Order: sequence, then C-alpha cells, then structure tokens
Amino acid sequence: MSSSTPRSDSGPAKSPERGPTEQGGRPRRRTQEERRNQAERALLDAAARLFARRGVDQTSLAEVGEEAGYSRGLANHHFGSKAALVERLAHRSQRDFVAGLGDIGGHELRALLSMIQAYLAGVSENSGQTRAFFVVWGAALPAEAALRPVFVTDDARFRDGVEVLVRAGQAHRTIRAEADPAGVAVALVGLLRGTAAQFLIDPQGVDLDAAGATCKQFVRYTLDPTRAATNEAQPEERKL
Amino acid sequence: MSSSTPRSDSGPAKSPERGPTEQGGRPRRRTQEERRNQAERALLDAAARLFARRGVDQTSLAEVGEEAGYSRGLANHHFGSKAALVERLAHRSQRDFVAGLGDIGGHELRALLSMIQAYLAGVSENSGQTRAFFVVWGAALPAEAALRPVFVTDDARFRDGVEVLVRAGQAHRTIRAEADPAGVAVALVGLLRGTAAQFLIDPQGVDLDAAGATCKQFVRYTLDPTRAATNEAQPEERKL
Amino acid sequence: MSSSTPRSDSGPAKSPERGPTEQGGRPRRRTQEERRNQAERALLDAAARLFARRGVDQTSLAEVGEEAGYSRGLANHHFGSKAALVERLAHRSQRDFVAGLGDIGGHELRALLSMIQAYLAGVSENSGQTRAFFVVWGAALPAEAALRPVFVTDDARFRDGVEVLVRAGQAHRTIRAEADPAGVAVALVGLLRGTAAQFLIDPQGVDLDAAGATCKQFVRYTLDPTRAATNEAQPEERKL
Amino acid sequence: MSSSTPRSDSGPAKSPERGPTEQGGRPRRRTQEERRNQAERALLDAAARLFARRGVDQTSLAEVGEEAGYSRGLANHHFGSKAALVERLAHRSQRDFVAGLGDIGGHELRALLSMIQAYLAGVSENSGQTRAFFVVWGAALPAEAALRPVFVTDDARFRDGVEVLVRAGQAHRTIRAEADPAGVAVALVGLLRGTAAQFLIDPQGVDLDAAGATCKQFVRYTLDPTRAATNEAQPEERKL
DNA sequence: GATGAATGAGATTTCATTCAT
DNA sequence: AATGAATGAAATCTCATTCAT
Repeated sequence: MSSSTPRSDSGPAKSPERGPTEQGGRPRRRTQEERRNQAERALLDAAARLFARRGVDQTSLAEVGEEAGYSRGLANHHFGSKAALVERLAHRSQRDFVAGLGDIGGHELRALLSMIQAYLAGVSENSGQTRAFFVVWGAALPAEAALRPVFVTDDARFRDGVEVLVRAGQAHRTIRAEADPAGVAVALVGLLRGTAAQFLIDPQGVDLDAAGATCKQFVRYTLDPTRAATNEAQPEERKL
Repeated sequence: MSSSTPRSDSGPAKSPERGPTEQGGRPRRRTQEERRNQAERALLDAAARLFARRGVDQTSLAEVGEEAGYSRGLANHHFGSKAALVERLAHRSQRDFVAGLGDIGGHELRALLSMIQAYLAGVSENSGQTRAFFVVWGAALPAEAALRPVFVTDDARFRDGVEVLVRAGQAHRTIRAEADPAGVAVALVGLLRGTAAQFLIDPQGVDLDAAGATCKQFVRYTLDPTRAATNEAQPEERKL
Repeated sequence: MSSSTPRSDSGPAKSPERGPTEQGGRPRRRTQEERRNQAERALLDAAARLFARRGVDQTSLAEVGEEAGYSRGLANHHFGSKAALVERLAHRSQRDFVAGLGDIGGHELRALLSMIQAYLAGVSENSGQTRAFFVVWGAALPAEAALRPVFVTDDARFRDGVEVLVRAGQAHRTIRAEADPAGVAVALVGLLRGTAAQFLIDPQGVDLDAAGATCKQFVRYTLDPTRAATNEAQPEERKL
Repeated sequence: MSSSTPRSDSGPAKSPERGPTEQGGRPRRRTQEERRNQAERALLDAAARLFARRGVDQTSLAEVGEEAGYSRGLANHHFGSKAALVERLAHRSQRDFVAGLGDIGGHELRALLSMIQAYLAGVSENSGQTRAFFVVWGAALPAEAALRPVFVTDDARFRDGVEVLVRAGQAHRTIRAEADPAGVAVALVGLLRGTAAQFLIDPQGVDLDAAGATCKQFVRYTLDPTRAATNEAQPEERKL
C-alpha cells in the first residue's frame, strides 16, 4: 500500500546519467524524446533534493540545473518557468500517493492501520523526497500561493481515498457504523501530516515509533466495531 | 485555555494608530519607548498579514513598512534584518500558545478536549494571524531552514504541555493509565496541526466541525479510563 | 512605378505552403533548391510580419521559424545568424524600390507626382510589409547600428533615382531649371518617409489623403516650370 | 522658436555632478529631493547618450546607471522599469518642442520658414539628444510598441502647432487661403522628420543645407499668398 | 526615531547560438 | 534540409542592506 511520499529518485548524480546502453556498453544513440525525459527526471530529482534542503524560494533554477548535472539554463528552458517546475514536482509527488488505497480488499480497519504504518515508515526513512513534498506543501499555505490549487486537489484525493475505505469498512462491518467517514478522513490525514511534519522539524525530539503507536490506537479505539462503545459522542460537541 | 494561534492584531491600519491620549483628548507626548513598541506591534501585525497572504519570501521589508503605515525603510531599521523580523514574529506567535495548558486543574481529559475545541475554533476564524503562524511554520520545514530551531523549541514546548497534562490525568485517574504520554503528545499536536493545515489549504473542502468531532472522539475513545478497554494495543505494532 | 515598400508576402501561413504540383495533382518532388527558396521566402515574410508587430529586437528567431510554419530552429539554421536575417530582409525591402524610377519616359514632373501617389497609397494599405520596412529603417537610426550601412545605400539609391529624374525633367523643360536636384531629392524622400511614418504611428490621427494632396502641391508649386516664379528663393537662406 | 529636439544635457559625466555648493565651495548638504532630481536628470541624459549610440534595446539599464555615474541598479530603482525610463525620456524630449510655436506674432509664413531653419539647424548640430529623440521615435514604429501612444500625442501636438499657425496666417493673409491647414501640418512635420532622419542615417551623403533650402521653397512656393497661383490643385488627385 | 535614496548581489527569464538527431 | 535539445551570456527586475538626511 502506498503512502503520501514519492519514491523515484535518481540520486545526487553530478553528471547526467546516460540512458540505455547497447549490449556492448557503448551508449546507444538516444532519441530526442529520450533525452527530454531523461533531463526532466534528473531536473525534478535535483529540485526535490534542493527544495528539501533549502526550500523552494531559496533554490534557484540555475542550482537545479547544475545539481542535475546539466547547465544553469536548462531548468528554465525545460519547464518554462520556476512555477511550472514546482507545480510539476508537486504533481509528481502526488502520483504515488493514493494509488492502491482501495484495493486492500479484506479488512478495511487493518488497511487504515497499515497505511499509518507505511506512511510514517516512509517519513522516518528521511529520504529527502518526503521532506521535499512537505516543503512544497508548506509553500502552498499562504492564501494567495499559486500552488494552493495543486494541493487542494491532492489533499482532497487523499481524503477521498480514506473516506471510501471507511465507508467500505462500514458496509463490511469492519468499521464502526457510528463513525463519520468525512470527519475521519480529515482527522486521519491531518494526524499523519501533522505527526510527520513534527518529525521533519525535529527528528531528535520526536519518537516516531511511539507516535505511530498512538496514532494507531486513535484509529483502532475509535473505529473498531468489536470494542464496546459506551457513552457515544455527545452530539452537542459537534458545534465548534 | 489557549491554543497555538496568536491573537493580537491591530488590524489593517493604513496609518499608524496613535497611542494613548490624555484625558483632555489631546494626544499625550509619547515616550520613545512607547513609539518603539507601537511601531513594533504595527510592523509585526503587518508582517503577519502579508506573510499570510503571500508567504515569507514573497514579502519585502518595504511592503511590511508600508502595510504598517510607516515608511519603506522602517522594518529594516527596527529589526535590523529580515531574518530578525521573521524570528521575532515566530516567537510572538508562540507566546500565547502553551500558556495555561497546565492550570486547568480539575479534569485533564476534558482539558484536552476543550483544547482541541479552542484550537480549531481559532483556526476557523481564519484571522490571518493563524495562517501567518502556519506559513512561517511551513517555512521551517526545509532541512537547513534558519527558522527550524525556533519551531523545534516551540513544538517541544507545546508537546510538553500536553504530556504534562496527560501524566497529571493519569495520576488523577482521569486519563487511562495505559496511554503513552509522549506518544499522545506527538499524535495530538500532529492531529491539530495537520487538521488545521488542511483547512487552511482548502477551507471549502474541509468541514472543520466534523473533523473536530472526530478529533475529540480519537482522544476520548483512546484516553477515557471509563471506557471498556478490550483487546489492548498489540505491542508488536510499536515497531515501525 | 514602384515606391519604397515591398510587395511580396506569402501571408500568415501556419504551415509551409507546398510548392509546385505536377499535372496529376500529386505534389512533384521539389528540389533542395526549391525547398530552400520556399523556406527563405516564408521565413522573411514571417520576420516582416513579426517585426512590424513587435520590432526587431522583440522578435526571436524561434518565433520567426514558427510563424513561418517551420521549426524553432530553422531561421537560425537558414540564415546563420539573426543579423544576417535582418540584413537580408532589409535588402529584400529595397529590391522593388527605385527600380523603374527612370523609365517613365515622358513627363518627369508627372512621374514625381505619381510616385508620391503610389508611395503613400502603398503605405495606406497598411500591409505590414510597409511597416516592417519602416521598423527596420528605424532600427538603423542609432549611430552605431549595424544596419546603418544598409540604409545608407538604400536611401542614396532612392535619392539618386529622384535626382536623375529631376535632371531629366530639367533637360526636357518639364521641371523648373532653378530647382536644386540634390536638394529636391532629399526633401522629397524626406517628405514621403516622414509623412508615412506619422501615419504608421497614428493612422487615426493622420489624414493621408489630405497630406498626399499637400505633398503633391509642394512638388508641383515648386517644380512646375509653367507657374510664374515670382520673388525667387532668397539665396542667403541656404546657409543653415 | 523651438524645434523638435531637446536641449538639456549634462554631458557625459563619469561621476554624478554634485549639486549646489555653498559659497565656500564645500558641497552643500542636498535634500532628498535634490538628490532625486539630480539623479533623474543624470540618468535621462545618460540614457539619451546611449540610446543615440546603440539604440534602446541594445542599451541596458545597468549601462545607463553607470554612464550616469551611479550604480548599476539605480536606473531601474529610480524609474521602476525600463519602459518607464524610455517613456520618461520621450516625454522630456517633447517638452521643448512645440513650445513657442504660436507666439511668433507677426508673420506666420516667416515663422514656418524659420521653424524649418531652426529644426534642421538643431539636427545638424548632431548633439546626440537629437539622435536620441529619433531613435526612440523609431522604436515606436512597431504596431504593438508600448511607446506608440507617447508619440501619437507628441506628433499630434507638433502638427496642431503647425495647423494653428497656418490658420492664423490665413486669417492674417500671410498664408494662402487655399492651403489645407491639416494637410500642411502633416506634410511639413513629415518633411522635417524625414529630412532629418536621412541626415542622421547618412550625414556624409545628405547636404542638409541644400535640403533645407528646398524645404523652405516647398513651403514658400506653396503657401505664400503673394505668388501667382495658376492652375490650382486638381481636386481629383486628393483621392489616394 | 524615522525616511527614503542608493547600492549591488542575485533571481528569473529570454534567446542567439551550438550540437545531436 | 530540418528539428529541437542544450548551453550560457546577458537582460530586467527585486530587494535586503547601507547610507545620508
């Protein structure tokens, strides 16, 4: 099952990794399109590394090009603008996300629990790609941020995946019927994001194992239909 | 009880609000100290508004000065550097935070629940000050961000407050003894931050009331000692 | 009779117009030479359109290639450099110019008058080709402009044509003997250029018909030998 | 009487000329506004020099700042954008223009003749300011040039001045009644501009004295009411 | 304390040109 | 011949900072 952090990274290559090679090891002639794709991947990987380290605004397009092993001019030439590059990276970060949320089949509650597990495990690897995602996400918080629409879509899709899972669980009686699917979606995604962010800000000070255990308790205690559900939610508290 | 969002805001003043006046209505001659404080508050409020709107890096010191109703030069003159202003604002955002977390006295579980309530209520006001806090916090996510130390301290203090409260609750039997105070602290702070952030990114798409209700369920179901606690947490899951 | 504005324009073709076709309708295999010429014409026409719209420096070679219906790279590939393209266009603009100024035969004064007529008529068509000529000519005004030599030659040839015509007229007694052929050449070319330029800058505000009528009066009143020539030019005014 | 070329030029100063000095020769403390004005004048003069030499697009703002004896950044800082600087220069070039066209009083035909004299004399000085004006004017020829509106206004004002003068002359019987004031305005302004431009492009090849003499003949022969006016303009020729 | 002119480093962006396909 | 990827120099513009008022 997938979590909310991308995987692809071609590493901190200092020179553009040459593409497919013939049997003999001599680099095969690449087509224009291959060159393009190769460059794009290298540039996005480089951007992710630099964004993770210094942030979006503190990273120049020239640095991205050079980190990718190309020229100072390529990043802008390829993407047309910095905004386009950032958006492209944000979109790529999304791709791996929700994929597979639904196809767990059997037990939806267990699916949620293992999603928590996988998500936080991905964060604790500290791959740089994860931090890059959070950095770009953080850059979408200003009210007028051009990036905000990207994450409006992204977050909604993530929440929808959770919500669908919860409803399925309720249908299959693996999740307590009283749960509010939409509320659970927001709270669970928030729980993961907020916990991960704390770890990224202070890896020393945050015990991600302990936090993960509590996160799973939150979910299990609240959604497991086999638990005795005494004194149910007081409805008046729903009013904020 | 206070949550993690600042309150003070002198509004989008287009000219510096004049300070204390004498009884007679004639403006009393303000001391240098008063003028300084006045200017500082106006500048920080202006910075918060602009950061909330456009982000830290997209806001210039000159704009801060003018938004505050002063000159283009004042922000730098007053704080000495942009980094100093940002840090100052981050610190001010902290001030109101954890203060008072412990002095609830009576019922610790209820204290946690009302903290959730208050925190999200503060967010839903959408005061700009709240968004400013999150924007600056988001700017602290890059690994080499100069701001990171500020939020290492801030977050730790917030978590410590929660942790102390949980331990006190366990001592007073208002919180289930099996709970892991440190884990709960991280998870709860994460829950609030992550939920709030989703709302700030997509106020339309996130029902904060429903999310708040689920957040409180998470906490009540997990920490309320009066609930039957069947099939306790599987310890092997603590390993990430 | 021709004036100083080019005629050829293959229109805003979005794809390269295919060349000559065989009788059967199946496109004949064009020779390299033909393709070259075809491409060159399309590129120059495209350049003229873009120069007329945005100016020489604000037009990129890539845009020229695409406007011509070819690739971004062709313009440079074909001409070798931007300077070469511009000079080539300037030269082509000259081609149609003075040609035929002398072979009017009969009445030289009438020839001058109809030249005025034709020149301004060409301008009022507002074909884009005309404006392109003036734009490039305007780009030759800076003292160190690389284009200046091109127009030194061009203008001189235009003036020479006029001068020859005036001398012929004086020989044939169709133009007043007292006229200074060189002076008339400069003044007449200036009159046409300056009038046309005003129209190009402000087509709404300039009545080209009225201006043309006055231009012709200038010439007729000054050069017609049948008019009574009272109080002739005071020679002392020739000193500037 | 004024012509269409500016006069002010503080020379190719390599360091900012210091402003007003006290009696003792020690530079007086300048006010902020004095500094501003001083800088603006120096920058505009520098821009005019460079534009005259290399053209608008081939001159960078950094060069303007340094030519003016200031920093690379000042030109942009002061004017906000290159377009603003160019427009400002165009406007300044206008200022001296039409001023005084009307207050000749006495004899309007003579006023026109001496205007021609003065205009071309200004051009022949080759002051650089004149060429700068023509260079910027030439840059306004492209259809979408941002500068075009500036010269729409400028040229119209110049023509209006001439037209008013012609009408006054007709009222005072110093200019032939049959003349079309608007047509004369366009033709006369065109005559001056076009003649001057030819000289600027090829000072060697153009005899400005001879051309000026012919220009004056054009005007005198056409507008002098004391000349016998035989075979008046054929009206059908007004149609272009 | 406060203003705003001036600096200069650095960012994005454009683009002629070169090079590989 | 033609395409388009890639380079790198140079432009405009932004802005924290410095300096003079």
